[in-house]
Amino acid sequence: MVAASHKLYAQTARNSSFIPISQHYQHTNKQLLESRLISLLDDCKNLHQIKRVHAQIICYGLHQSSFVLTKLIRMLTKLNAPMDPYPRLIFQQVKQPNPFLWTSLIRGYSLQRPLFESILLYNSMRRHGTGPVSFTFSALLKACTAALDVGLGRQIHAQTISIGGFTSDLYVGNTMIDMYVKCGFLDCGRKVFDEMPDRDVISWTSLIVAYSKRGDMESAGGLFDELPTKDMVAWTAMVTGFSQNARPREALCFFERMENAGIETDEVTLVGVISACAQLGATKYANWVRHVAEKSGYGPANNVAIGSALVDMYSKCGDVEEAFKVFDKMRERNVFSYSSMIVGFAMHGRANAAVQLFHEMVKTDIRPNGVTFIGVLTACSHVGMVEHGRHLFTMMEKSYGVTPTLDHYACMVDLLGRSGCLEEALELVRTMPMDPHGGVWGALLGACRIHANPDVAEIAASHLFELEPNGIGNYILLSNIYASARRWDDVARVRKLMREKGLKKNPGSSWVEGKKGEIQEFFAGDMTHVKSREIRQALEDLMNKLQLHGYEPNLSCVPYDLSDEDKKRILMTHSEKLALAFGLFSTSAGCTIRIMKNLRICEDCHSVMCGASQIASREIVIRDNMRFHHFKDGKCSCGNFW
DNA sequence: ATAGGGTTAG
Repeated sequence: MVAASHKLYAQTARNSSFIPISQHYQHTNKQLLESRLISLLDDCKNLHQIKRVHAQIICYGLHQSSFVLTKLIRMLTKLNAPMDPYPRLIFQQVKQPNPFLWTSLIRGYSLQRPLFESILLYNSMRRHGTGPVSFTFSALLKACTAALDVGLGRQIHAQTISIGGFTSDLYVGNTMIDMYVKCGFLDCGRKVFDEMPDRDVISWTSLIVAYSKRGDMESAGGLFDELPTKDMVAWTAMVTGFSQNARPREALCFFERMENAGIETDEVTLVGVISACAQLGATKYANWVRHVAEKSGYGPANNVAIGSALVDMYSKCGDVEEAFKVFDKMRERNVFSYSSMIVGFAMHGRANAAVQLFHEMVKTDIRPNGVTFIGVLTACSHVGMVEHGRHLFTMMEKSYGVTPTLDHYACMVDLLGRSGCLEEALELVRTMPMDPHGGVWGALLGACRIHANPDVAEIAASHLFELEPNGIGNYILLSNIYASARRWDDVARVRKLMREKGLKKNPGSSWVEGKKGEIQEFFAGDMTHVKSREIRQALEDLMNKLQLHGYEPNLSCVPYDLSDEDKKRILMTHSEKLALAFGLFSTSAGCTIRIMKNLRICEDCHSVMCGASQIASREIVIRDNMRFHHFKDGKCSCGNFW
């Protein structure tokens, strides 16, 4: 071992432009030399530079200095360099390593081969009679966190108690909280927190984040209120907490409070705010937050995370062109940027653009991940590129090392099912290597609606009713599939099942942004809007014109056994039609009408939108619960495939 | 040495 490491040193010295020490330095006192070498190590940016300094350490005769070598190993850890063989050999050279040197190696291993080596080293350290320092426990706890091994974490916890003196250490306490919450034992983390004699803002923030990750914003908020000195990170944790829990309004509200409290904000805060605006899907907020970010000096050109968040925001606000402009401006791009753009294109029916961008991406050195494949597979699905999708699906693991998850199987079932290969889709569900989840069966059920196949639908639905007993959408889908086959008895049976379970259909609603960015909401069948007279008038005008062009109401979109007249009346007051009528008379000619709705758009509304875009020469963009439809000159971007 | 970030389908 010793011989090997000498060889290594010789090599290091040979490879570096090593300068012999002057006589002068040999008399310099050791401590001064040590601190000089440490600051040299601090400036190292890569392995090569570290090895050069290492050669100097040896020449100065400091290869026994735990102090300097600890720094060296920490720098290597920072660079994510393997602990074997280089740092390990350095360590083995030292006859009497101090606890810090032991610990630096334990810490290094904690990131790479988490538990095994770290614990082994800790045991030999104890056998050598070297007492641990608080950093030792932090390192061990980090190793447990990385391995998500709460069992060992508890044992380390017990050690800190039995050895004594460490339970009151702030760093150990904070790392312990982190270990418990990352392993999913929030209550244990809370207990550590409650028993800590001293806490700092980091202890509080760890818990706040833990509660918000669990979706419990009330507890997170309670802690935040009690936190005596709130810093930027703590505030940001609340903003992103609300944002990640799909509560965008509260996120924005917190951001405003944060600014009013005079707290600085940085790019991390802004990313959370941008994501909240994306969820609101309103251009008013999009433009506002873009302005706020740029005022603080952050934009697509200088920050990847901000850029990627903006790409996502613009595509969710219905402006995929702007999303691409942002993407284009980004100087640095990563897997998030590409995935957001690919998903954005797919969402807007720009399947070819999505697939093309994917192929551009794999030419760079950025590796696609699971999300990227979701994006590109849905894109294939939307244009019926079955063969290409199949090819990508087989390549994702083989060529890109991304193991397909349940969601990827759902995409494949969707791809096969949509294109009419229902039997093959069912076969895939039956032969897939893991148990299908609701998404997989749901994709199959959706395909059965498109291809009016009640038999396969029954199979999918029976699984869905077990997996998602309260998923109202599944019951409605099945009943619609029965309705389109005119199996009214079965429709009644499903409706009864829904009633028994106490499930209520969400009322359909659509909303548009008015001239000043104000939101106008419409509910299906509700004619009590202040402008309902104008709406009715605009709707009738439109229908008359459409009928001259051969439009007939598509009565099969009403899944009830009613008279044709009743069906027509119901169809006419679908919320998106009301919103369209409002948009037509309340905005000036040539202005794009943007509508959002909470449910999937029905076929009748879809064809009305197509017709209206032509007759009124308007671009219409509708975001339903899944994706965007761009209507222009009588055609929709989805190619009637949704 | 410990705390906060962007993308996911029916």
